[in-house]
Amino acid sequence: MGRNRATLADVARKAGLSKTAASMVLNGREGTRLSAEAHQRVFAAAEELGYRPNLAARSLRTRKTATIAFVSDIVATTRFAGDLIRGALDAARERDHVLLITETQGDATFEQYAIEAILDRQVDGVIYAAMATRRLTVPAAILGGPVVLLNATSSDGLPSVVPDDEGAGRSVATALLELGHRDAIALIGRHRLKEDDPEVSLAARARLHGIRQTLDEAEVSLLAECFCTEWLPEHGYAAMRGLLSKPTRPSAIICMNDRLAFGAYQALGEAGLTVPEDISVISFDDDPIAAWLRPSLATTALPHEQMGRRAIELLLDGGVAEPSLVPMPLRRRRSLAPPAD
Amino acid sequence: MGRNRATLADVARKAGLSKTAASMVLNGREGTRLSAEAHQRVFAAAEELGYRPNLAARSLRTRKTATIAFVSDIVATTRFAGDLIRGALDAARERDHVLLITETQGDATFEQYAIEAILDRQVDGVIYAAMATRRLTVPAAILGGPVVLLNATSSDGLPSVVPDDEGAGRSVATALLELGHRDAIALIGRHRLKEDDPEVSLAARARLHGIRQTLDEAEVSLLAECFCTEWLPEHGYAAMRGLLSKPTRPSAIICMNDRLAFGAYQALGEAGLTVPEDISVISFDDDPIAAWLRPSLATTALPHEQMGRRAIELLLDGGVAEPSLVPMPLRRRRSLAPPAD
DNA sequence: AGTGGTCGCTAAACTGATTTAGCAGAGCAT
DNA sequence: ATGCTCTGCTAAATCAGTTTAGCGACCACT
Repeated sequence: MGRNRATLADVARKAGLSKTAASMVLNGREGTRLSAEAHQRVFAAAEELGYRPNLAARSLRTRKTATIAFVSDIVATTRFAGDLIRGALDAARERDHVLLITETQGDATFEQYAIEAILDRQVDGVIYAAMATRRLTVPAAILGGPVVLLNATSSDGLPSVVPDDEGAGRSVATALLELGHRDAIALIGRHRLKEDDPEVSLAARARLHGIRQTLDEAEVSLLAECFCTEWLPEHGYAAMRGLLSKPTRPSAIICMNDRLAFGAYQALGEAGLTVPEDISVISFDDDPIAAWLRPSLATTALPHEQMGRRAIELLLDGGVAEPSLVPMPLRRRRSLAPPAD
Repeated sequence: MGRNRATLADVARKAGLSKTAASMVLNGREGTRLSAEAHQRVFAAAEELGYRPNLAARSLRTRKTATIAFVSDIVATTRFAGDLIRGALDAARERDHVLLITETQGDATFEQYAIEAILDRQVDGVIYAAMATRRLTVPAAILGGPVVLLNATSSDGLPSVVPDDEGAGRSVATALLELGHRDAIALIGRHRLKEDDPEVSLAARARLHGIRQTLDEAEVSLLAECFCTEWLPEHGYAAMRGLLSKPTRPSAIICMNDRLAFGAYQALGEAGLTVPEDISVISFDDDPIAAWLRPSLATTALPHEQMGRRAIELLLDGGVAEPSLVPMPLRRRRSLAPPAD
C-alpha cells in the first residue's frame, strides 16, 4: 500500500529549501517570512512529486490523526444505523476527517476492546452512538478527549444529539386533529418499560408526552391505548385486532412506530377495512416500509442522517453540552383522511 | 484523548533495561537471547504502567497500521450494508484490526477523496464493497496493497466474495418442485438490464440461471415471466395484478426479491386470494419484512454477515483469486404449500 | 563604528516506536 | 596467553513529519 511516496524531504530538496520551509509553506503557517517565490517553488515541487504527507509521522508529532471513532452498541440490527453513519461520514469528509467504526454489541469485553483500539490510534474524538434513543453511561476512558453522544444522553454533561420525539408526538396528534379526528383516536404501542426506564428508551415517553400534551390542549382524550410487549408487526397486528373487537371502532390509529403500523395494516386488511376511508393510520420512524405499504403510511421521520451529521459538527466545531434536538419531519401520506361520519 | 500514556522508554527504565530489550520482549521476538528474568521484568513493568504502544510511532517504522479500509459505493441505502459491515467488524476484531469506513456514493470525486484518505493513513488492506452484486473496476491507486472485493467481482484477478445466487435459484426452484408445483409456476422480476449488464447486477442473471437449470432438469417450464423496471414493491404489485388477470392462475410465484414479493402479497390480498392455500410465494434476499409478512415469506437469505467476515479472512489470511461463493440458505416459511388442485 | 531590528531561511531536536550493528564478558580450546 | 564462540544486552539509526531556536545578511539609526 503506497510505497514510493515522496516525502517532505524530497519536496524540500526539489524546491531547493529546507524541510522546515517546505513544512511551513505546505501547512500555510501564518507569520512565517518565507518569500512568495519560496512558496511557489514548494507548491510546484509538491505538485510535481504528487506529495502527500505521511499521517503517521505527522500524528506522532502533533497528536492529531484527523480520525474520529464512531462507537456504537449495534450497527447492524437496525436499518437506521446506515443513515446515522452516512450522515457522519459526509460531515467528516467535509472536514477532512475519516471514521473509524467499532461496535460493542452491548458487550463489556467488546467495549473494552473497542476503547483500547481507538485510544491506541489516538483518534481526535469519539461519537458514542446508541441505536435506540436512550440514556447511557460513557466509559471513563474516553472522557480524556472530545465525546459526542448520538441518539443518546448521559448524566456526564456531554453534548448529545437526539431526535425530537416529543415534537413528533405533537405533529402526529396535530395532524389528526386538523383532519377532524377527535373522540375516536386510539393509540397502539404503550410500553411500560420503554416509557419508564430512560436506559431503555427515551423515545417512547417523549412521543407519548407530545401526543398527550397536544390532545389535552384540544380537550380530546384517547379512545383506547394498547400496550404491546414489543414494537414489532405481530404486536401491532394483535393490538389492532383487539381494538376492532370492541364496540366503538376508532376513526384513527396512532402507532408508536412503523412496524406496529405494518401489523395494524395486516389486521385491518383481514377485517376488510380500508385505510384511510374507514380508519386513518399515522406513525413514527419513517421506516422504508412506510412508503411501500398500500396505502402509503403517514409517519414522522427519524432524521438519522441529519443526526449523524450534527454529531460530527458538534464534535469538531465545538458544541454546547445540552442535548441537541433534531426535528422529525412529518411525512404526509395516503393513510390519512378525515373521519367517516 | 489519552495523554500521559506510558512510553516504551518508561517501561524500559522501570525494568532496568534498554528500549531495545523492552521492545523485543513485548513483541515476543524469537531468537532473542534475553533472559527469562528480563522477560519477567519487562512484562511486570508494562503491566504496572498500563503500557500500550503508540501505534502512530509503530506504523511510522513498520508501515503497518492494523487498520483496514472498507470502501463501499453506498453504505446507507441498502438495509443489508449493516450486516456486511458487522461481519467485517467482527472478523477484524478477532484479528486485532480495526475498520476505517468510507463511502464513494458512486461519485468519482468522493472516490478520489476516499482513496487518498486511506492511502495517507497507510491502511494494511482494502475491502472494496458494492451494495448490489456486480462487476466493477477497481481504482489503480489501491492496487499497491491487498484488496478484496466484496459483493463484487472485477477483471483484475482480485479475490472476491459474492453470494451464491445461482445456488439460491436452484434452492428456490427445487423447493417448489418438491411441493409438487410443476406447470403453473410464474416468475416476477425479469429485468433486461440487470440480467445482461454485469456492471449493474450479477445476481439477476445467476438467480435466473439457477431457476431455469433446475426446472429444465425436471422438464418443467415457467407459466409466465413478468418483466419489472425495478425490484420495488409497486412493481411486484403491478406484475401480480397482471398475472391474476390472465386465464390460468399460477400455483406458485417466484419473486426475484422480497420487495417484489411484498408487492405481490398486496395484490393477492386485494384479489381476495390466500397465501399459500391459493398461491405459494417464494423469493430472494431475506429482507426483514419477509419474516414480518403474514404469512411469513419463504426466501433465500443473502448471507451478508458471512460475506463481510469472509472478506476480512481473505484479506488477512490470504486468499485465492477466484470468487468465493457464500451459500444463500433457504428460509422455509409459511408462504409455501402444495398446489391446490 | 557600533547597535538593533527585520528579513528569509535552516539546523537540530523531537515525537515513540523498531531494527541494525555491535559490545562486554564468560567459557572453552589451543 | 590468545583466539574463538556464545550469551545477554545496548547505542544509535531510522521512519517522516513538526517545531524551536537561531544564524547571517542587510538596513537604519545614533
